[in-house]
Amino acid sequence: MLRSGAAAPNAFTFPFILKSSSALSLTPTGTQLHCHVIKFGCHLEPFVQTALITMYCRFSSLENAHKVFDEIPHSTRSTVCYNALISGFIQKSRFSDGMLLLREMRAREVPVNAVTILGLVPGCTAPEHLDLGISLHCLTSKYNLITDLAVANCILSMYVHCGSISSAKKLFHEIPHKNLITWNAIISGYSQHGLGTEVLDLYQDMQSANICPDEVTLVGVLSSCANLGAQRIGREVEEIINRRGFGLNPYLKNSLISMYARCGGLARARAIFDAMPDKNLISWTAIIGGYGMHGHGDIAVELFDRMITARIRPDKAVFVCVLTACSHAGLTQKGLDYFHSMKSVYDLDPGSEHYSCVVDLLGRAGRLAEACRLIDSMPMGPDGPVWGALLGACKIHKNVDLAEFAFAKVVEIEPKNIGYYVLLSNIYTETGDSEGVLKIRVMMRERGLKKDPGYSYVECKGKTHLFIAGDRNHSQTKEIYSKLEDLVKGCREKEYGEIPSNNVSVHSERLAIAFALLNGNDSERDILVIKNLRICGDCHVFVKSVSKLVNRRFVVRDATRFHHFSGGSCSCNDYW
DNA sequence: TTAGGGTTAG
Repeated sequence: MLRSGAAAPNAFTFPFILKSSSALSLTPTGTQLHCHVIKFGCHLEPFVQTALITMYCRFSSLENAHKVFDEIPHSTRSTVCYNALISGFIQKSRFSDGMLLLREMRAREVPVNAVTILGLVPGCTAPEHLDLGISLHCLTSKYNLITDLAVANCILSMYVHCGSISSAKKLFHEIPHKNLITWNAIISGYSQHGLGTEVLDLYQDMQSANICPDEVTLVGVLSSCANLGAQRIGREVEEIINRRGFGLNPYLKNSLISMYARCGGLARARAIFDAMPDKNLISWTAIIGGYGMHGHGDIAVELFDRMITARIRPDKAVFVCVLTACSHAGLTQKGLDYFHSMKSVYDLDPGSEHYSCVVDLLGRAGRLAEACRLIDSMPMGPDGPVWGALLGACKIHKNVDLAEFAFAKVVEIEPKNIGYYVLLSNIYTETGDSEGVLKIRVMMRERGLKKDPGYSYVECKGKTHLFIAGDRNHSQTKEIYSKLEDLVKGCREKEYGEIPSNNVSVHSERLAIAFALLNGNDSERDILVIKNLRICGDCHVFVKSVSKLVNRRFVVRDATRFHHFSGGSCSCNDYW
């Protein structure tokens, strides 16, 4: 870089050389350069000092960066050199050091600018940083920096990372001229927090505002389609991906696999997965999770073993998928072996989510005593889902005493989770204990717990049609109810078992199914109905019979399970 | 001619 005989570098050339050196990660050259800087007498030049700080920060040599900074007299420490060191600290996760520098800046009345904020705000990445994030937001308002779109976008993302979606939403609506990054930040944020319907609305709004979606936008949209079971919109997104030439983007390919897998389009998910030359851990997790949640535990396990053979190192998340798959496929010993291999082979400490999978695994196999011993051995102590898994196992094996014990534990941790009250109440119903059922009902009333209104929805021509029990608001109400009558009549004529009639308050899943049969729906093969509460026993019988009558497959996804109905039989899988 | 905003699975 610096040859003898060449023209001597000066204060203008050094920043450029230092920047190139840090971009190329040439640490020894960087230190040598610092010596040259001193030799050529440029070390007192502000541009050079700042470039040196940046270079050392990029080399993770924060102490050297700080040393250069300390050598700058207080009177000449500019906003820019503060910003360089602050960004270095934040990028190396030293948030409190960055905040100390901000405090010093303000105490010494060094002006704070947009870049100062852009350096600091990304340090607020978790809920515990929210207060500091809010104080930085206040600071931007004070200095009128929020009008800088980069600053506003950065603070918007901070709210998303800290889980404060309401603040993110408020800020988003306050930004007058939003750009692609603004839209992506809110779409990704909503999608990560499970606000699928809002994401699809925003996706429309964005296009109405003439902002063209890019790969990042589509990743968020696909993830929401996966959550909503909106396969038709997902397919439209796939067409856009191909048209725009985004087909090679690995994020998008993984999102497509996950979307198809979770919407029941396993064949398409598998085709994309198989054609992917560069499968990563995320791709494997998406496909394994898809097979597991749709009742193909055996394929999920086979794929997991293939993943290991392909030398992909598993993480905690893929273990959740494979353990769940084992428990559904009844592969108890295989699941236990995987669980033990987490620590012994991969040095991964099982989290409470893995313990709840294994409690479920043992519980389904009827090994309730072992499940209890495992709970006792948990280093982090059992949480709600662990006791919930035990409670679920007690339901399968009709163990009322243990169920009451698990219930007492779980409501201590999650007193407002209605699902557990319903579960115990169902155990009492199944064991003919009407007093028990009454006891739960009283308990719920005393605690002010009300069952959510159960609703179901089905996707048709890209639109989601939502039904509540006894719904008469739909424009096709007359046809839907008439279709339902025909279905019940048809099932009775064929004597498909005890078909409960449609009474005044017709269950929402029945309405959704009748609607889908009238209008068609957007799934590839199956009719997918999503219900926010558990599908009830009566509807189970109904859907089973209708699937035989009309020779169609139905998938009903409720709060915890996928129910696959086909030709008068049903299989169920808890998905998480 | 020194400082800088958004990304996938569970």
